[in-house]
Amino acid sequence: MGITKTDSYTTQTLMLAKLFKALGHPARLAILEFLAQQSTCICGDIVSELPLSQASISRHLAELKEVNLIKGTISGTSVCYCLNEETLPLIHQFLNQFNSPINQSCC
Amino acid sequence: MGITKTDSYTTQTLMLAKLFKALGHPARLAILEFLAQQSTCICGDIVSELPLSQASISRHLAELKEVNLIKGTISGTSVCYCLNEETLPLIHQFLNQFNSPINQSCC
DNA sequence: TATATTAATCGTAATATTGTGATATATTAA
DNA sequence: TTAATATATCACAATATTACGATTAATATA
Repeated sequence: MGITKTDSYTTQTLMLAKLFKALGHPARLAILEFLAQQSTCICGDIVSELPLSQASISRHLAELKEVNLIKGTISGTSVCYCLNEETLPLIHQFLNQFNSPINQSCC
Repeated sequence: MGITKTDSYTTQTLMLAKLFKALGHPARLAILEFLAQQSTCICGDIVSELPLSQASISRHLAELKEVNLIKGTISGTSVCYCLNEETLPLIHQFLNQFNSPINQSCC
């Protein structure tokens, strides 16, 4: 149905799924990697880095902002984007539960 | 269009995007968390853990298998599932590029 | 004020994803 | 062989996502 039964999952699981979903598109990963490479914010011009239209980039940026992976600050007619350092650690936290040695003895 | 322009990204980026996409659904996260909690493989019966039909669970398991997040071994009429420990480190690797202190001075 | 510049939003079309019942397939047990 | 059990796959409907041209909104500049 393209619809997800959200009722039956914990808030934590739903939040993480949203975060991973936002990371689950190459354009958005490319945007993040580009931002990580820069030493400062990027005021606009992410459009010229990727083979997508301005409208498409804007939508991808909005999705990244919605899950707090990036921050955007208005500066004149343009917007400065940079990584939100607070969000990626949530993924580390999630991954930690899989580090238990228990899971080695399997199959 | 629901279609993604895959031509313009690196193999690495496309692979990671697929991996994150597979993680971007609460049911699939719940399956992984369930597998992580067990000390051994789960032979079937993941269906009874989640509020989804057998057909839906089977599809989710197939998606997790396709990106090597889990392994499935046939055992009689059922299938034993367990985590594939080799895949999650790829995410750690991806996250490392965001740990540079450069990005602290921003916005 | 008029015009350019930048980014967000709208409308639309194409494709993808999700979920399920029904069915198919494979293995085990009687 | 036949029936039972477990899982995968099919077919379908509903919803979501992606992409883009066109438009809008906001600010800066001449």
